[in-house]
Amino acid sequence: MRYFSKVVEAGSFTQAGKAFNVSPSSLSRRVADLEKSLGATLLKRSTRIVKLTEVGQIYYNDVQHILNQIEQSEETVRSYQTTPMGRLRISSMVSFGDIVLLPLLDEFSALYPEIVLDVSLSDELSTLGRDDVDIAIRGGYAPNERVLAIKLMDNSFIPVASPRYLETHGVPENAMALKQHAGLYFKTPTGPTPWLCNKNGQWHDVSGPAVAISNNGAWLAKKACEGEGILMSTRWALASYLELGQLQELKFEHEVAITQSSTMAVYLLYQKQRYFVPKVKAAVDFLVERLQTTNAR
Amino acid sequence: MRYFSKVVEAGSFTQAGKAFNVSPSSLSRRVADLEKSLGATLLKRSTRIVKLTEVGQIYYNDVQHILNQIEQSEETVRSYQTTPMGRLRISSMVSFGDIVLLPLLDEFSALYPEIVLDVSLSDELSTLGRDDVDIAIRGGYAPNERVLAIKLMDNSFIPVASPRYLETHGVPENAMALKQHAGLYFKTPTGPTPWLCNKNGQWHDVSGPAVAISNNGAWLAKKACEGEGILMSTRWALASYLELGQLQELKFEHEVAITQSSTMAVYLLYQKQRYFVPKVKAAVDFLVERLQTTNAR
DNA sequence: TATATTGTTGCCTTTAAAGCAATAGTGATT
DNA sequence: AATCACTATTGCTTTAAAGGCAACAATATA
Repeated sequence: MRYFSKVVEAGSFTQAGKAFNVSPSSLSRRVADLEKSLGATLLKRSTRIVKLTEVGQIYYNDVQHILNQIEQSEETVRSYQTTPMGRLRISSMVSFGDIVLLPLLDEFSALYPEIVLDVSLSDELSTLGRDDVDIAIRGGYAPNERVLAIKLMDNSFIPVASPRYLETHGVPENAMALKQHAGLYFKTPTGPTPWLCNKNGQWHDVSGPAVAISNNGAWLAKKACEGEGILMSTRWALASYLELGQLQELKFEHEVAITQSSTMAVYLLYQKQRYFVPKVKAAVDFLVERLQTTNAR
Repeated sequence: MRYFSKVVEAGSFTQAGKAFNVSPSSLSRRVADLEKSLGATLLKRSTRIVKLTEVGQIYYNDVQHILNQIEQSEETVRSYQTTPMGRLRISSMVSFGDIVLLPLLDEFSALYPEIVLDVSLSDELSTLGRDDVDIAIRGGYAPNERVLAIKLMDNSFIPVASPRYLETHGVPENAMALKQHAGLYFKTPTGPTPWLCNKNGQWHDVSGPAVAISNNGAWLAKKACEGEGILMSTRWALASYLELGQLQELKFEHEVAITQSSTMAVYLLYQKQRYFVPKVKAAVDFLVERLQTTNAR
């Protein structure tokens, strides 16, 4: 079809041949083949002039359009490979999504209007691993050959309480004293998180009596603000309350945590090879820049 | 492109290979070549499943369209200056199809016995725009470079009622009085059609209380004949009832309509280039002659 | 865990496309 | 009117692309 089209435009097999760096004989044969397969004569040839027949004219118009479409389609695919666009599927922990991610993504959308965001908030980690997500944000990472994990920020839990609570019930002198205090417990997919204390290499459960247990951080934080008990949650989840003074951090001589493994962190996960897809690269770079520099290391 | 398309549809290189009587290895190579030339991965392969990537999906849609165009173009050339024959796909609005088109097509079939009619009646316009139809009949048209629209007949709605109804409830003196009358409402895909009246450039809703609402014109007409209320429908849909005197038109000083846009008409649509295909030309010419001369301008 | 199916890859064969030289036809020039 | 210059075509050869086969690796199902 390209050959035919060029022959028509050049009005000559020889000229068209030059455009393709192909011998006229080959062009002649290809066009003849095309005519044979269509069962119609497209070109009226004389040794001196080549012009379209009636059907040829009709066919030429069609071909013109078709070639255009093909080129346009190829262009679309190519630009797709270079310009960040398309659907970007992000999966994140619920609390992190609500507090940190979603506000950031508004800015991201403004930067890359051609990217359609598809955000799933879930604390289940099953969503990754399959190919149904481009980027995942999780606390801790499943070590996998093909998956790259970037530490975004610290994810260790800190104990907090409202000034009112501390006034009423007293500030716990040390970690062990937590046992005597009302507890607001955060529940992960693996169950509620106890209060643990590392004292001289030994771990002790210092959980106090439970007032409430939930996987909804905001609700627990509200309860903590209202002085219902002591809460352990992540620094980033509590940041706004700490700033306003609604809650204050409790500091102890001995480390307090909710798990014995010390490397608690929020990780950004994506498939190594997918980093070359523009939309993924754009998102990874954006998130790393905004989250890693400001809050973490 | 054909290979790629088939692989997508079959969801398997092996299956697609069978369709072409070609080994899977060859298909695999061709598709790989295509991907290389586009510089993009079109298919996500695992030994067990083959599915489109995001770019792949976009490209597949384009390819689909392109292959269609090529096929149509070949058909145009091959059938050039032959007798009208083959499958002719017509899409029409339901009511128009029932009342006007289908009766006419019997005659058409007698004229061109070698044409196999494939008629789809639907009020959705989604069927158009695609290349899966040779001729479409719609009320109104989307202006398009390649699509030609011929006005077949007027499509404005007129109010009618049975003599008995008018006897019992009185003939409405003016358009405003319609509000007091029982209404039989025709429902289009965009919703029920209210009664509107243009009075000194102002549009007023003069809909009366609804007795029945339906997208089935015949059923509403029957109800109207039985004196259940006033019906607004197109002149061509009501023609037989008006002739028999079962229904009579209500005329008012001020224009009554079902939409504020005045250019209501039935259009015959077809792709400009396809007029060269004998079967299409035959049908367009036939329909225009039979419909445009008798009822319209 | 074993099995069957599928996509890919290396190697070879087949088929299509390209190149070359010769031929025949045609419009312009003399 | 005859010649000339140029062009499309055709037979033959070369080259490149596509296809087939067997072996292999991967994966979902039993």
